[in-house]
Amino acid sequence: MTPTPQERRAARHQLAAGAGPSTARRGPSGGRKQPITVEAIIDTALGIVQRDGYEALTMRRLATALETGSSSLYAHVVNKEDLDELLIGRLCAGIDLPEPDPAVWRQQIIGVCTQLRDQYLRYPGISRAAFATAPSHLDTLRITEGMLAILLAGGIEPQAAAWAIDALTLYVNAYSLEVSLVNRRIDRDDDAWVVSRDELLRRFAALPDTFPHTRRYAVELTAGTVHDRFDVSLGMMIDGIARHRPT
Amino acid sequence: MTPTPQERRAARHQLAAGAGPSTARRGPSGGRKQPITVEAIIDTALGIVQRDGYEALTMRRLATALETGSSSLYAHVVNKEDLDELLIGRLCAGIDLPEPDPAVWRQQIIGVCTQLRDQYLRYPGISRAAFATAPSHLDTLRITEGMLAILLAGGIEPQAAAWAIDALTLYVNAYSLEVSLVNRRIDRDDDAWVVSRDELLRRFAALPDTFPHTRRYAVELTAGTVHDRFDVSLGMMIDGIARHRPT
DNA sequence: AGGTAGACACGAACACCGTTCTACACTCGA
DNA sequence: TCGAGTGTAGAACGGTGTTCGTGTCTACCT
Repeated sequence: MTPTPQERRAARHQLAAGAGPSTARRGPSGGRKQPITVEAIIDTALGIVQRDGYEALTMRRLATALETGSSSLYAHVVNKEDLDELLIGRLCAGIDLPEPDPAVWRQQIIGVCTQLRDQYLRYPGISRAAFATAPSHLDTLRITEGMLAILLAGGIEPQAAAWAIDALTLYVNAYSLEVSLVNRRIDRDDDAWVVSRDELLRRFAALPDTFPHTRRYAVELTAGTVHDRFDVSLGMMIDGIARHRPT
Repeated sequence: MTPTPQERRAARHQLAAGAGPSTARRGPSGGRKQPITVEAIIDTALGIVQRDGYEALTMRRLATALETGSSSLYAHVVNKEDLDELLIGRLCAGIDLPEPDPAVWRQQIIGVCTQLRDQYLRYPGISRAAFATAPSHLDTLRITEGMLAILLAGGIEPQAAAWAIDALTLYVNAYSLEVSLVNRRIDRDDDAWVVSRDELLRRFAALPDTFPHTRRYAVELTAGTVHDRFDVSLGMMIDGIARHRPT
């Protein structure tokens, strides 16, 4: 009995009694050499997102790329939200989780966050889907498990570690989304809004007297490369986490 | 000469030579007592978002609520993205910025972030629009200015303060978006996915052996009320920021 | 071999979306 | 009064996610 998309989704969230192993595929393949499968859908969808961004991923666009009709996709995925979840699951599966080492726990946690960031940035805008992923999804729980192991190895207390994972994950999602949106604006050649550092400095200098600090510290407020922001902010967060380590 | 929506937008980003003061309104009002204005559009849009969430805000829905046609909105706003920006601007304008006091800078920065969070949560899902707001928008720059003043008063160095504002703002946006999405799922009566703490504990307990830490610390991972997460995470971040204060 | 149930793919249709375009009506100043 | 500028309206454009009914294929059983 082939599991339906709904059953597969339930299994990902451990709701499953019922989603037995996939049996061999049955049913017509629409005349193409390779029939449509969930894996093909995910691969193709990620290709579209990588090239044209998350907003360009529509069921019709995906179906066209697979040389089928959009309604055929619903034999394999529950709906678009389910597709989002499958995509995020795939990205999470690509994260390498290190063997925790107390001597370098900071580097290790930064490494996992950086990998996650890079996965999201490779697929511009996709981190929007990560916000909506439920906490019971096994692939994202694997990341939670890996981060927890690192933090515990680093001597962080379990409760502090739990909060830390929450905050770090939200930060990575947010950062990735913002960078993707900025890059999308740049791609659109929307000159009025692409604000280079020089231009931003000029605008900050031109602010009225109600903005004394912003004018004075415009250089600091606009400093650094994009990934400086990430590195420093993550470091700050981890400093705050480390503060609660027992000595 | 009445400024066009494009001109008004440019003025918000200090791009404006050109957007002179609004002259008196001219043109027909479609037979209604109150003609359509940008303020009315913003008020009505926020009402829709407050009641039905950000996703429910469509140009057609908004036009219907204003008893007009959707194309009429484009006399007042550039496009939907412009509307988003106007809405975020309105929410930012509602934030009270305290007079900075070195003795209580922590409480003050937490207070601003909490207000911002509460504004976003009052309008479920709207923080998604905040991610897309360009850094030159005067209303959001006012918040930056206020936060900067507080951090400087608290002895944080300018560069560290700048990074801190960036990270805190991203965190608040992300937190608000996630909470909104969870609440939306609850409202949809999507029982399979609304995962109470008890249910999540059950699922964590049922995880396979590859999740030893998650199983062991399921209680910690699921602890606290929603706003505990916010408070603790913010505290952690501020601890990390404070670490760079000169003694 | 024939029949049947289940699985997969298809196209039309539904109910919506953001936006542009053209036409018309109103307002105000000369 | 006239004309330019402004605001509103409806149709249409090009799109979105999804459902529904139908047809075809596949594997299994008799």
